[in-house]
Amino acid sequence: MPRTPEENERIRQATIEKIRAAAMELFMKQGYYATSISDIAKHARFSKGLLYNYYKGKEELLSEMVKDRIGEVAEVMSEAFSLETPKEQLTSIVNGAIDNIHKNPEVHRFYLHLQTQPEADVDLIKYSRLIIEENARLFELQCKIFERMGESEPRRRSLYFSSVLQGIMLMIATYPQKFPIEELKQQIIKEFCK
Amino acid sequence: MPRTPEENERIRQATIEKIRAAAMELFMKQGYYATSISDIAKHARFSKGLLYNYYKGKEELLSEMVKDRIGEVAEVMSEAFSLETPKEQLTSIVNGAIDNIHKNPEVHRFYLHLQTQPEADVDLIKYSRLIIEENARLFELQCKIFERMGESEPRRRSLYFSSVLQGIMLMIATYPQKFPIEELKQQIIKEFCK
Amino acid sequence: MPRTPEENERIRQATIEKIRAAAMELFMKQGYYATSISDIAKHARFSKGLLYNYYKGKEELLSEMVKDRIGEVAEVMSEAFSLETPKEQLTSIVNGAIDNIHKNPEVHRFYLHLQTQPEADVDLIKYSRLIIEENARLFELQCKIFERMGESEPRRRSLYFSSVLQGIMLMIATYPQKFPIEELKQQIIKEFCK
Amino acid sequence: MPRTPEENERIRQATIEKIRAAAMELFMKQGYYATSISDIAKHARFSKGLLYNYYKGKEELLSEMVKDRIGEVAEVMSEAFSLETPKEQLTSIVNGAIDNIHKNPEVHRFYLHLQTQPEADVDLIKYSRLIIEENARLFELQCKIFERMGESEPRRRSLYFSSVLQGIMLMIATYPQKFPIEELKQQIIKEFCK
DNA sequence: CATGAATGAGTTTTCATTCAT
DNA sequence: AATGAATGAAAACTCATTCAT
Repeated sequence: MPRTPEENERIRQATIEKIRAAAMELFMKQGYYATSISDIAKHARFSKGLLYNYYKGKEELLSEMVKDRIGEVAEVMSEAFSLETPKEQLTSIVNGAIDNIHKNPEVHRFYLHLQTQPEADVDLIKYSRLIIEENARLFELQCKIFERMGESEPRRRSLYFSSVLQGIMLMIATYPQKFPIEELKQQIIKEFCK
Repeated sequence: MPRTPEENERIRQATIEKIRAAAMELFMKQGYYATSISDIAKHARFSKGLLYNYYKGKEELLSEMVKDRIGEVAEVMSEAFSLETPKEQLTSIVNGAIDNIHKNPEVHRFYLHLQTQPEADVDLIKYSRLIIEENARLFELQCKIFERMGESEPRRRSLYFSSVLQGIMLMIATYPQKFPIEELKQQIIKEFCK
Repeated sequence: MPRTPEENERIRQATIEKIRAAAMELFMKQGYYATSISDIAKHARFSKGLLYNYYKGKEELLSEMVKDRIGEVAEVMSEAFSLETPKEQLTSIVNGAIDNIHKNPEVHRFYLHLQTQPEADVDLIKYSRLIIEENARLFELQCKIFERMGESEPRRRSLYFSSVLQGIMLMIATYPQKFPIEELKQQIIKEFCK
Repeated sequence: MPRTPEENERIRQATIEKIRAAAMELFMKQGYYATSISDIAKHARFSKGLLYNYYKGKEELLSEMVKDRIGEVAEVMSEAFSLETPKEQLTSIVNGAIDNIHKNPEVHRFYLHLQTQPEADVDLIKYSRLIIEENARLFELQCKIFERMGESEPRRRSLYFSSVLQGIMLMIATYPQKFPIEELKQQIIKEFCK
């Protein structure tokens, strides 16, 4: 007696999830190129062939990861935008970004790695571009916050703000040492919300 | 008539240099994994076999690049340290760093890419570590500048300074748009040299 | 209420037929190797597993096709043999063969393809052999017709007749152009029934 | 000391020839699909990788074979056309074709197999088409012979001639039995050169 | 009886490295 | 010192077949 379609769908989803989780874990741990399909299959204890029932190949796995990531980042931003004052919004962005990095530095590191992909790597540059474009989109939104704060040059201010935030995120994600997280957050918030 | 030993050595050095230049160019353009030994050999018009007379393999080429890079960065720092006042020193660091990025964003991008290498890529992580360690060493020197400036918390100030500088460098190296380079430099210098 | 055994048997037969029809269609369209079990299952809208309830595997599907084909060809011959005079018999063979090709050239093309299978394709050569042996058997019968016609060398005449007929069938099945079917039939009949 | 370019070229040509010969032998013996790159490499005692130094892949090997074949067939025709009278020309075609088949029936069998490739096998149909188109081209030339012989319907006569010849070739290439080669040749020649 | 998720052996292909010349 | 033909291990991917449900 065959499984019901619902049962099958449940199994499919569970498998997809298992594959994706294994791929994400290994891509983040070892990088895209250093991770083989065999590695992923072995790590999640399924056969190589099964992966191809659900994904066109290795690259599609990365593509899915990037799409998800873009969703997550947008989420953080839209949460911030649901708040009232520009000050609250900036505070939320800073806290959201830095807390995330602090909890999972290797995730941010991975996407930074992807974002800095050389321009001529034809396979991967599209994902770098996706991330960069999404960041550019979010930057435009961020400018609005500085407008509402009455900055005389909101784009410039927003750019400097992004640089500072990205810089701190880079440091946390890259250097193994402890960072005075809370103080850094306070400092940025103080500087840009005066 | 056989060549003199000096002549021979000169030829050797020229060949080594040619190989290294080709490798650097392609690693930067396409990335380490996406560049094959064949690509390098074809690009510099020598035989694949020759490469192995001078380098142990693909990885040693990267290793040499990283060593060189570390030297270059140290150079910028020691130039800064040859100046008198801490203010001049900081100004020199900011100008040196940002002008470099501005001139060759893809170089910085490449080393950022390397620096964000996932931890478990056994082949490449050592180079990421080398870069990070060198940066940490330079950071210690930088702290001295802030001490001399009479900062109450020189390490913290130095950390924030590094973050801002790294953030701007990341943005310039990653985003295709034009940045107001001079103004950003002025802004950092003003903020950290008051 | 369980189905009656007869009902069950009817359903079984219908399923077997559906599978075979789908396999035949795809084998003829794409060839044996270029057709996957998945293709067949998708095309006939049943599950891959079901196929294995009725057939041992992909090869048995081909085997069934070939058996059927041999039956069909024998049918044409025995129809011819039910006629009175050798002249009528030959005419019937020519008309039957050429009309068949003309109606479904791709069917003949497929079996020609199978018949010309290289000798050392261990999977498929047996089907090539089956077809060839059947043709040889029919050839023997055909010789009788030429004996009855009073040919001095009936085997030789029969061989030449077969060659001409096979040649025309090959041309019709292989070349896309229009052929003067009726005239060709007349010509053969005239030539061999004088 | 490196090999001279001439020496290298010699080695390359020898290797290419070795690969091609092995591929041809196995394609003919086992068929294209049933022959793997591994088979070819093992059979000619070189490494799998080497094949890719000289050919883009399996399909290019087939493509080369087909090109060569087309050249060979054209050769037979142009030899015939170098003769004086249409009668000599036809005789030459018949003798050339049948002697070739007789010497290497499996070669003709292989190309017949390719020529009868199902239309929807996207990988191989192009080679089938190449052969068919070449045959059509040669057919046009052949019509000229029948024109010169003063046939009232030269195309029709040429078509019938081709059918008979193709039929005999098919029989010889497909059936294991002995054929009265010389007599068949005489018979065709007599029939079409009266 | 029927399903389709899962398997794994087999395929094509790539590429860092070796080595005879 | 220099060449590039050759290797072979490892990669991505395919698909006939099995089996739990």
